[in-house]
Amino acid sequence: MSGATPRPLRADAARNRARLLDVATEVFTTRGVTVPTEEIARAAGVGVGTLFRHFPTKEALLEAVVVRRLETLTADTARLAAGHPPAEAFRACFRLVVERSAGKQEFTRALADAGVDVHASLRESSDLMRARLAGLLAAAQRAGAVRPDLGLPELVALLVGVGTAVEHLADDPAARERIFEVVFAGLRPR
Amino acid sequence: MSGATPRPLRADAARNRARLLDVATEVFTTRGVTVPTEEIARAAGVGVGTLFRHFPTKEALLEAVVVRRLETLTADTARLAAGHPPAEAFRACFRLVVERSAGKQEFTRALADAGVDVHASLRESSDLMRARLAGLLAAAQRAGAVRPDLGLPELVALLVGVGTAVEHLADDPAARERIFEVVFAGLRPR
DNA sequence: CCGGAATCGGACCAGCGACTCCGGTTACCA
DNA sequence: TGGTAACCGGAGTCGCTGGTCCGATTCCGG
Repeated sequence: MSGATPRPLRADAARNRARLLDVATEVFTTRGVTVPTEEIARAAGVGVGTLFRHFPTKEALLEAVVVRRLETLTADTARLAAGHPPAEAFRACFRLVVERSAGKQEFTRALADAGVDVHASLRESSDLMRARLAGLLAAAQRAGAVRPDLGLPELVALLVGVGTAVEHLADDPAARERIFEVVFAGLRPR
Repeated sequence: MSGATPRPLRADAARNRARLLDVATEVFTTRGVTVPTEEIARAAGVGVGTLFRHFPTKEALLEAVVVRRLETLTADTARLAAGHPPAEAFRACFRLVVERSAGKQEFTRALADAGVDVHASLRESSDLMRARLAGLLAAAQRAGAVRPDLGLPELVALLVGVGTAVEHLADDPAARERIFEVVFAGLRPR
């Protein structure tokens, strides 16, 4: 591992890179990963050449977007969990993850389809997030708030599943709330 | 609405059409909807010309596959529901739908992306299925097996969500079972 | 203020996948 | 059994998208 970037990146280059990441995040999440690369470049106010210099391939761009979102989510989860009793922390983080993961499945799926080894390029961020979730789950179980036979894989699957369920009820907050109620009720020890 | 096909379709044509539908169902569900059309034709043992004569566009093929799967599912649901008490019928059908809907979201999403008005081409089959589900839900609620404040949209969203959740646990039947337990427990009236 | 190197940007290239076309073949009907 | 209309098949067309290249431009140290 060579350390940080050997060269601190020129001012305009850094600006463009950041802008590209922002725009890509926005466009990919709202319109899907199939949107042409050129459109992202245009939306960011740069040429495709610039885009491809910063991210040598479209998958690299996707990957960068996913990693950043994951890191933000991990940090926010930690912040949210701190200073709450285990049961509350668990539920609050569950909600946060679900809300943030809108459209994320499509990302990882696209990455996997492209032959990128997701477990290699995202392992670091992903493992950190999973560790956080494992901690939250264990604490909630110790506190008697969640049935003890539930493992981390099931929790992750539930998060993903509830995410897509909620996506289908985007315009009905009351219905979304009922989904959460059902799942939280089902998660309590019997 | 003109009635049935004005001409009964030649023997080989009918055979090819059926074979195409079967192969397309298989390939699309196992390898995704992005698989080239030509490959489906080859797998079915026909040329692309034949494929495109039967289904004038790739979306038409997708649509036909989805409609057929939906119709089968609806029929099987009805059969399964008959002769069971409401609570059991509800759960059994829930499981059935979840199991069968593996990879179906991708279909409808692809259709929607292609600009096809899903609510126009699939309305008939879709409405029938929704009606069945509504009946099952209402019966289960009357029997006191499901919390009464749950609507059909929430049920559909849950079905889709549990479907994707279960997909992530494809190789761990015990974990899948736990997901079902959680959701069923959460669905009971408090 | 200036030189030079890094960056920008869009015209260009290549591969792929959906769809068409038409000569050869095959199934139905009298 | 023969005629004909429908069907088969795959080579070719067209548009689109990811990715490259190089002249023009812009930033930064001295």
